[in-house]
Amino acid sequence: MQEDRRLAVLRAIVEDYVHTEEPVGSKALVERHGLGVSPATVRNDMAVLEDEGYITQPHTSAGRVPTDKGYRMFVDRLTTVKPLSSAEKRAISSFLDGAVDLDDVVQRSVRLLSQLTRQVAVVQYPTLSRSTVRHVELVALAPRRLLVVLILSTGRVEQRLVELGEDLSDEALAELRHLVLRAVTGQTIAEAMTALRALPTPPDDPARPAPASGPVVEVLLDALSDDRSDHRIAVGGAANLARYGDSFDSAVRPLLEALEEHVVLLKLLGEAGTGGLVTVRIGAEGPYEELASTSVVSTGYGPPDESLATLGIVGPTRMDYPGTMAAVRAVARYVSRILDEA
Amino acid sequence: MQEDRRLAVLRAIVEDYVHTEEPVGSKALVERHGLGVSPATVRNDMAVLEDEGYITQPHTSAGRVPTDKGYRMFVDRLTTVKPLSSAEKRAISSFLDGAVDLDDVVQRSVRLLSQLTRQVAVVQYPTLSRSTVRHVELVALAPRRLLVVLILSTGRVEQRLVELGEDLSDEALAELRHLVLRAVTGQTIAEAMTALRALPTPPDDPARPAPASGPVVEVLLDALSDDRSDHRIAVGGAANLARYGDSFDSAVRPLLEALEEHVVLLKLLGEAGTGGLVTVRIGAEGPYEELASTSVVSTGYGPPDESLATLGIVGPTRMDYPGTMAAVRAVARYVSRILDEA
DNA sequence: GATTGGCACTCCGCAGTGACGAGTGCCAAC
DNA sequence: GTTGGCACTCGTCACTGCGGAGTGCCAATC
Repeated sequence: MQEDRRLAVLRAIVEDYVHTEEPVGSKALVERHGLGVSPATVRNDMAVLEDEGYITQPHTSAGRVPTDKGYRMFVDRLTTVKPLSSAEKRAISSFLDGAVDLDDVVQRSVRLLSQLTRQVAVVQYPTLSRSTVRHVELVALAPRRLLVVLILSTGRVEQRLVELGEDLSDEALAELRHLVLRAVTGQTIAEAMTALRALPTPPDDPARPAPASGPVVEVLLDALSDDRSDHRIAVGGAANLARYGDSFDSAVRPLLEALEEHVVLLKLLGEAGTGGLVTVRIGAEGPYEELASTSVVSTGYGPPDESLATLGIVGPTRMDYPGTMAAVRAVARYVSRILDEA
Repeated sequence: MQEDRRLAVLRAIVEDYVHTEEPVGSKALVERHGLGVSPATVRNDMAVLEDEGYITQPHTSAGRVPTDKGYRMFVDRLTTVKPLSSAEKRAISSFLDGAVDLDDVVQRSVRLLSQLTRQVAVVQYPTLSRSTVRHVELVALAPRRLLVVLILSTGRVEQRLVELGEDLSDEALAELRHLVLRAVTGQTIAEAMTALRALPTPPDDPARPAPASGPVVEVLLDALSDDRSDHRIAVGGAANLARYGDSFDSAVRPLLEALEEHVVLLKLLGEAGTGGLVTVRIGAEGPYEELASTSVVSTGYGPPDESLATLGIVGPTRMDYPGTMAAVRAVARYVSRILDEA
């Protein structure tokens, strides 16, 4: 059936182009892939594919190049995620198993992912929202200066400095610590926040308004609000940008800029696809037109049914999607497992 | 005196070349700088300068370009650090004053530095060696799992997970905490480490060997040893690499790779020049030959007489040294002041 | 002795040219 | 629906010639 062959041609074009980085012509196509037809037939198919918008020619009488739509079709219907080699699997687990804490897990993941895919890797730190408050510590650095340390069930530690308006005695500090601890330990982020809001200077005991509770609560709320922590991101493999070869200014420059703007990166990564689902966003499908020639392959990670955060890679639209998707999915799985164990 | 004029010519060449990015010829030189002599005279001077190795021609009958040696002379003898504009000063202080903790200070510094110099900025986190132990906290996450949090006077917080071989009662935990705290609080890193080494299972009371003290001490020692913390580094402004224009492969690729290898970066930054001293390492003077076309401008920062750590920028040898040196020095000063206040 | 103007020379950069080849579209034949 | 043939398009590459920026050198001048 001709429809099938046309899709086979599309697939062959994508694979060849990703590999050679050059527009692919009808003759080369029949030679390198075992489609049992003549170049002329392929040409006819290509004409149709071009009409339908899956491929395009950089200029008349050059070979064909996939369009975003073509890649999309390829990803959606023409490829299956190819399993990683066992060597790769071994590399992943040995690489990640050595991690000592959450920070380390994230750092290693980013490195691993960038090496596996040879692209720029991005890993979002696990979001706080699902985690609970493990502990709060108040440390007096000076009479009027307090270090507030917040420890979460994910292992994340947030620290803030608080300047007080007045001196704080050891007893008052102990009391305050007790007060806060009782309010938040074991609670989820959301619960802890409402508990904290209900706290300050309880009116039923105005004789002993816990001094300094105001600023401390303030700072804890700030630390709990996902403002900053949700936005934490690790980036790695920027050296892979050097392989972009041509199209430097148009592609690499905006990407380099994006890599420093973590907010932009977060938006790029997009919503975490839950479960084993890998999201692929191709070229202009993304939110930034300066990044029209880059694709994002991402997925969520975390415990089986929910996803704590997102990880993925950013690369040129012309990339090895099956391999990349496999790597992203595999790393997400391993990271999830490790987080689950810890 | 002719010697003076020759140096003026060298200075003019450097300034012009940095500005135009093109080899500079004798005619353009006398026009743009007010040296009151003819092009022919300048040519004679240039011939001498070339003989002495300060400048070179990319090819016969092209203009001249400074050599590393030429830049070195320029930096050492031909330029004075130009003071920042008051607008820049204001920008610096307002930018850094908003910092909430040490991490934030470092992040902001890196950003600020890269924006001021339009180069890649590198800031080393303050080293631990000079700081003292403010607090240690042991948090039981589970019967056999302990979170060890180490808080230093610089505001740095290190956290480690410890797996225990046996269950730990609340009392034992309290005792262990007390033991450790008494040994390390207020001590410098070095003192704390020796104190810890003297601790485990005190033989004078074998009836109650503090359980789990071994692993905890282990982990504290590990956290205290500067292995990891000394190597922490923040990098920013990689987008400025996009401005390198030509010489992409030769210059940007190795630099991109270096930026991910923090150990390499640390070696690049080199020893912290104490006080107000800014170190400039030009091209091949550095330790890596792949980076022969990049220069490093760095300085130490920290309390007045010692330097906690190093910060600086990495850029092409063809850079605005006076401006860059001024920016690096200014940022180091402000950061030092802020750290001193905190 | 240092400086200057003049001059021949070198060599890069650029635009124009033409041959080549890869690739296409179309058409007639199968 | 497929195939071979053929004319056509257009980018790439090597080559060429030219203009210009810049140099080195030399003789003249201050």
